[in-house]
Amino acid sequence: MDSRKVSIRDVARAAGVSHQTVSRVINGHPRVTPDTRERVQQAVRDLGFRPSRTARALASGQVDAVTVLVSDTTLYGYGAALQGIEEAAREAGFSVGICFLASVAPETLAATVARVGDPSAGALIVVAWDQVGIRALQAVPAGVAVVALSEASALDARCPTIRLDDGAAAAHATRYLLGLGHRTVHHVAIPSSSGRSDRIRGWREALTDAGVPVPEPLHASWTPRSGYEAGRALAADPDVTAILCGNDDLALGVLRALHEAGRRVPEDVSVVGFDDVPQAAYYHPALTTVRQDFTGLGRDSFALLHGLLDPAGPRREPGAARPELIVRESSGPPKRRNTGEQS
Amino acid sequence: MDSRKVSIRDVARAAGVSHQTVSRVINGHPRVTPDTRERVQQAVRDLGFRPSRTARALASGQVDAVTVLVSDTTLYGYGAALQGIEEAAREAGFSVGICFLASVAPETLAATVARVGDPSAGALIVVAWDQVGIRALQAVPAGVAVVALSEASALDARCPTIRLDDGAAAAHATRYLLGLGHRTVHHVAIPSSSGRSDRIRGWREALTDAGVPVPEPLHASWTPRSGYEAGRALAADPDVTAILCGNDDLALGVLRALHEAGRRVPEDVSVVGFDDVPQAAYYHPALTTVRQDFTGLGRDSFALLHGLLDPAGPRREPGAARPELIVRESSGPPKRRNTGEQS
DNA sequence: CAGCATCAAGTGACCGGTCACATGATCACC
DNA sequence: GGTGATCATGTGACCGGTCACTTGATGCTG
Repeated sequence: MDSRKVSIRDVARAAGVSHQTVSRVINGHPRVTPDTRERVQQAVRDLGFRPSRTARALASGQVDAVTVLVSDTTLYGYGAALQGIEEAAREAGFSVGICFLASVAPETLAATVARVGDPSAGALIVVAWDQVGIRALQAVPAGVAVVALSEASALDARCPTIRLDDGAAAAHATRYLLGLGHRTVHHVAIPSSSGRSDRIRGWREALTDAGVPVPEPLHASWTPRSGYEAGRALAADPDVTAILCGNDDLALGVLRALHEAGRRVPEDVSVVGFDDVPQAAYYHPALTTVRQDFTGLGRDSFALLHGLLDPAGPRREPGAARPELIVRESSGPPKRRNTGEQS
Repeated sequence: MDSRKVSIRDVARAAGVSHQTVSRVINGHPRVTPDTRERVQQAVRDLGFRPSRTARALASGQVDAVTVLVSDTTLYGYGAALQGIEEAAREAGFSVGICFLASVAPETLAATVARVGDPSAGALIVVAWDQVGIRALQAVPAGVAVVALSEASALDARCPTIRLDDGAAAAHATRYLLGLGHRTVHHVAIPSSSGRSDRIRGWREALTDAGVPVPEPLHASWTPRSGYEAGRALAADPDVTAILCGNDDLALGVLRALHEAGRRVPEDVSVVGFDDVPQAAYYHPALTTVRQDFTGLGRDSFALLHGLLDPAGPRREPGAARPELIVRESSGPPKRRNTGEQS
């Protein structure tokens, strides 16, 4: 009756075979007579047998589990990547663990990573798009299978890595703004894992390629609040007509700061975000932004890990979509200054 | 050298004691001579021994792990609850697994829940604030420790439950709007697990208590888009001057629909949201909303589970904060109609 | 029909811990 | 000084699977 306490040996007894034969049947081993297989399967059903993952893991030495180390999933990109990992992992029969790094005290980070990164707890995927993630990656004990999600510009990859190359996308967005007629583009940057993020690099390259002045980027965090603060500074400068923001939350804060300062978007200032959160189309004004396929990136990172763990398994080609500029209402050609048109 | 392959017996040999003594030391058992303890600890350090969670789980029959079943963490409330659970669980030395129900096909839901809800995989916390969650809860096999997070109005609780009672908060927000002078308050509702959500109930009670007409609630999903669609319907009705939304994403969509229809907020229509997402203060206009302590709810649910698993352990009082109305810019007294003031 | 390969199934050790119980030493007390 | 309680530690079984090897039975070949 009770589905627990039923072991492979109980099933064996019920089916009149050895425990090893039961093991063969539940693992789909080919060398079993159809008749025997059926008897065992019947016994499995009758007794409600469920193999113990724990015992299997102990005996075989592999766990079919992956733990994701991520700083904070309330940030859209991180949450979406986690979702992608989880989906792909579940399809492959893996269980997925999680550890939020943001709530780990810095001094206990190494110990925490060592605990969740125990080999008996399975493999690791570290989302290393920020400093905490990078530090966590460095704290991973040797001998553990690990895959990282990192910025393209991050240097020495100690482990297999899925890179998020949004430098090209930042450059594209910047050229788009310049193409609208803006003299230059300002940048409100998210923190970077490497100190020199791809988004900053792409933005800078596009500006220098176009031969326009490169303003100092404003370094913010990820929150709307820090975007708001950066936005106030930018709003005070009448030369600012185009702002590329490191993510959509920053853009939201910038939008608000501009509004409070009486600068209209997009008439006076164009704003472009990054990520395309589900809310972006409903901001006021609807946000032009660079869509990124975080879910696909998550799936790819799991596929990479899976290939590592089981080199004989099916290869999966990376399937993450390339970043894409979504033009909405918050960007447009600059109005010539000191011209009194109708709004 | 290699931190793997070092077992409790290797340590025992190195320290000149029995494997059982090593077990006692690593578990902090009191009946060990300080001298012996020190020798063992030294050997542990020298060999880089790390106990295998798998082996411990198999032998002891307990796992110190919890899996969270949740529909979709990109929704703020769910993500924050998960974060709360994870923090509390990590503090207690539990590992945290996750399963996103939104990406599970309905016909495989039962099988998926049975798999992640395997007793050998630890206990379960099910976020049952919606239909998928409720169905998952029903699919949990017997004999598994499980705690649910549910709406207060959800009936038969088959398992220990942390209830989110936002009926009172909805009533409070509704009374607040009536108090500003609105003739009634319209409601855009999120889907409910029970068909009759607490938020709807609280809203309706506040209206009937005040003796004002009760409009038909508009049933939306969770997305800004569905809020937008509901908002268009409401914007077309000049009698609508106050809208209570089931969450902040809906409110964002409503805000946009009102704006497009030329109805000003809060001058023509007041909008109140639910949840207080981090972005709410930066919406345009800044959103009046009901803050909810999802993180606290998550912590409480884990504490409940932990108490269940280990009745001898320290009791933890529920610590989630009560919902709280945060008044910002999107709500205010209604302007008398057909009066041409200056904006 | 001997000889060998192949197949279906079984046997017992083993993974790395915990558990129940056994053992010998120390100590208190009458 | 014998008796029993308490303490520190050791012994071997056990959790529920997998692994390597063995055992009969059957089939193919020359």
